[in-house]
Amino acid sequence: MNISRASDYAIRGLVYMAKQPAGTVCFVKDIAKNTNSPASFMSKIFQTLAKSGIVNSFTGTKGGFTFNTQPENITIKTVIEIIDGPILLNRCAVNKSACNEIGICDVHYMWTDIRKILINALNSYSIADFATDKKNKMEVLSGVMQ
Amino acid sequence: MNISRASDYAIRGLVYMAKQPAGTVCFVKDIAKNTNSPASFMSKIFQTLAKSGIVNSFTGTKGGFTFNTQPENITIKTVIEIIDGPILLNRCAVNKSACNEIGICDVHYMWTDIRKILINALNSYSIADFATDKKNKMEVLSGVMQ
DNA sequence: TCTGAATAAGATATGAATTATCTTTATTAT
DNA sequence: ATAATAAAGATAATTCATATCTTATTCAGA
Repeated sequence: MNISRASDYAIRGLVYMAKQPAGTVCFVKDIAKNTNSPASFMSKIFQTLAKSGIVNSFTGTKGGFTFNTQPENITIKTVIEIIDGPILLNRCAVNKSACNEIGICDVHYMWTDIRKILINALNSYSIADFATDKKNKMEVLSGVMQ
Repeated sequence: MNISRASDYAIRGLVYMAKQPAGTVCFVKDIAKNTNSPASFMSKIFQTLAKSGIVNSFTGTKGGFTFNTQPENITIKTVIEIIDGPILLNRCAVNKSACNEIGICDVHYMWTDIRKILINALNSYSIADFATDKKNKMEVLSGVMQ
């Protein structure tokens, strides 16, 4: 019941980018250093992000990555799905035919319900939220959490 | 972003047990057959459930498993945590010290928030819900879902 | 009381996915 | 040309999920 390390890095990397002045070309080296992640792994992750179209990549000297989609429009759900694939929770949450019982299994509707709730939550945050002071507002709202 | 196969099997196995007359001693063999899961794997899963105390185990001929906690009081969250361990979503959702940045990382409060929503949803379903006709009520409420 | 069958418990092995690294190639600015 | 950068592909390491095998326990029946 966890997101992958790769998705976690991707989110942190995109947040780092969003904190830079708009249009800045970011190097993987810097993204990795500022998110405490292995540069070679981050490089792979950004290749995937570039293929998906949410960032642009530029090769060569002074190459790097820029946003292709505004960070306001990149939700956490989007990032996770690009890196990890569709959010399913269990095998039959989306596709009835994957239920391993005849017809629809007992727990099918529970999983479709919980999946909807989770996706809704993941869609309610964008990368831009963490590059502004919204984080601090949340801190106040959350109160003391361990 | 999935529950493990083991948790999925555990839930299905407990639902099967809940459908039997109260107090029935269930064999792993039957639980496995009726949930389309490998008996040897299910055996190990039920060992873990027994250690946690939610089921009793009896060895020897006519041994097997019974509920130790009423199925009404076993939530889906409980089962997942017994099998997979705590629901964390990402490394720092619960423990600030696991944040890989100095102090609290940017996304910390998002994950504590989403985690709370998810746990709430998982706690709103019990094993007993799927052994009665509540499932059908949900089907009506859900309408046509693919 | 002995023996064997049925069962769970425990230990171990397998396999797949994730995570990470390394090397080579392509591209670009200077 | 040269250096800096990402892309791409290959491979290695690690972890985790899954599955199987062996042992211990209990009960029934001779």
